[in-house]
Amino acid sequence: MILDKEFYSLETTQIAKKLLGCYLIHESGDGVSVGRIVETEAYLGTNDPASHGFKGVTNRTKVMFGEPGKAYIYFTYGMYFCFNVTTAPDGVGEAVLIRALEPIVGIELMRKRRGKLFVNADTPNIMLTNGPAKLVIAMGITKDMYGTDLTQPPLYITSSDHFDKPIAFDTAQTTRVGISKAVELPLRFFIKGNEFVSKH
DNA sequence: GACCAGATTGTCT
DNA sequence: GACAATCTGGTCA
Repeated sequence: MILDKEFYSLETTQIAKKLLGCYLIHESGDGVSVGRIVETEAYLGTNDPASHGFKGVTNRTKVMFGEPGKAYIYFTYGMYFCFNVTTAPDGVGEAVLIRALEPIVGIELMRKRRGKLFVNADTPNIMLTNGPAKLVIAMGITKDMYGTDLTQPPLYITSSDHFDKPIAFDTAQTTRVGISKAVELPLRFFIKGNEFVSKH
């Protein structure tokens, strides 16, 4: 089942938590790729200076302030993109960063997209999607998808029972990674013990 | 294994 | 003009 408007209207930290175990699916011209979400971070509107939405609407963050359930893709460090799901109603700028996936379908396609490093067959699949910029490349997500509706193909997220019975797991909650402000807020969620989580 | 520098450019002040 | 929700490849041990 594709996650719908109702799901994305939950509170942002709840969405971050509930996205664990769900599937991110991209049906591209190259083929279908699917990853199970194993790590997320919530970015809030107010009281969270680490969030891009904290300072209000800009050209870059405007999609965060629109309808929930859209793709917020941003460019960073001069060469990478990260993928977020927008949350919160119109006028409130919040989102959930997808930090890591477990590759499920289209692994060869993902290896091809990741390029040079994976030409070597010895490079393990564990490095394919265990970080926010890595999964964007592996899934074939591009900046053109900024603002895309995530409740329908080609890019969408399904519930954890979409393919089979949901896997059982414990959720861990820690502080977020790679930020310099509001470092103490415990808004990072991941599947405890999952080897595709970015940092242990 | 731990630590560190370099890459490279959009965005905001 | 400073900085960034990162990754990779190097050095040193």
